[in-house]
Amino acid sequence: MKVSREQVAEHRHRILDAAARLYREKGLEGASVAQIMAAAGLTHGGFYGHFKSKEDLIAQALAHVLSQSEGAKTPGRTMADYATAYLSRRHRDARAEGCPFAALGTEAVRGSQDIRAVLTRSLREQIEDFSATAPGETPQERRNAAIAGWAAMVGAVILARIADDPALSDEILSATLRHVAGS
Amino acid sequence: MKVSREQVAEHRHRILDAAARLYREKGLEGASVAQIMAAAGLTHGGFYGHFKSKEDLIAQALAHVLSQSEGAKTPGRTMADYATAYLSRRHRDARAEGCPFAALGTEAVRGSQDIRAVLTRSLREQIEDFSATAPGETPQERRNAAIAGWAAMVGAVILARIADDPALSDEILSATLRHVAGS
DNA sequence: TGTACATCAGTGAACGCGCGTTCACTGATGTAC
DNA sequence: TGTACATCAGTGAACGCGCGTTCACTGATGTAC
Repeated sequence: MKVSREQVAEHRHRILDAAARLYREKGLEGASVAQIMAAAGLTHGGFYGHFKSKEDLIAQALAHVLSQSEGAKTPGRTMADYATAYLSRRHRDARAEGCPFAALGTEAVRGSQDIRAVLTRSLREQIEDFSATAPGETPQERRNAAIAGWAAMVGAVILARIADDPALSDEILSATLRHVAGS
Repeated sequence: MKVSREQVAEHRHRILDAAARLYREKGLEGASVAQIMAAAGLTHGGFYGHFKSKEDLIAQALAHVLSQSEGAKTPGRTMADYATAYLSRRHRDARAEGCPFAALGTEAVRGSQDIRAVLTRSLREQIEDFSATAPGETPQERRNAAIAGWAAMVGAVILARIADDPALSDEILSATLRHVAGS
């Protein structure tokens, strides 16, 4: 059953949304092609009309979600503002909608070259963006603060999600926020 | 073919070593029970004489490697000393022998309660250990600095491993080291 | 504008494969005497 | 100390299952006239 061009585009978009969500929720190996297609309201056979392989979908789904959050950038927003939202309980608890680095970072290391290239581009943009408002006397100092701040944010959310004690988990977020936003 | 008690203990030790290495190298889902048993010089059928399940092995392998590095603690070593070794190219490039948080952090979030409990205990010890030598005027400030510093170290190694540009990867390590060890 | 038909997006069965786990068997260990 | 045998750690075939991927088929779309 052929489908209109707009339908094709919408299906593709739905697959990318479902993939981005399920990968962050269940991991790159925990979410199957069939599960993702079902979540998009389709059957798994049609998958290869849209994507070359599962690895291809992963790279495109990551690019999809990263370009979305890039488009949602608020001008004038400082690194400290960003950290306040990033190091919140809400973000920690919303793995499926949150930062792909914090959700999939250690799995992405073993991913395809395409996957790492997509993430590296986003990493560069994030660092450059933070460098404008990070603390420091010189551009070099601000860039270093941007890098260390971003590393601390990603690390803190990962550690806060691992911690099985809610008090410790909250403390990891708040202590890191004080250091990143207050220094 | 029964085997002596010392052999049993040695086999168990070899399985834990192989598991700790292969999980860090290939991920919790990327390393199979059969691969681990083969790496330990055994056949896969004997696995369930040693462990209850794959999840059980993961928890014990993590406890194994974390207790080893805990035993190797050098008295008088500051958080800054630790950061110098942790944020080195050598550690970044030796995933299979390095920090389990940096190698498996985002996968461990979805792991069993046992896995998270093992990691939470190590997390607590690391924070308490760093709190003695982290910068800060009060114990509270030092503890916050220990938490933010540890988060930055873990995050930086993960990001440095994702980056497909060696210059950017090195910069992530050195910028984070300057902030953690120099502040 | 209306009709005829080639195109092709989506369907669902099927594939080979490796996974975690089970189990009947083997034969060296280590205990009982 | 030496022998007889119960124990049990390790072997390797087998299990059911879900995975990524392929493919013949279907039928609505959209083009040619």
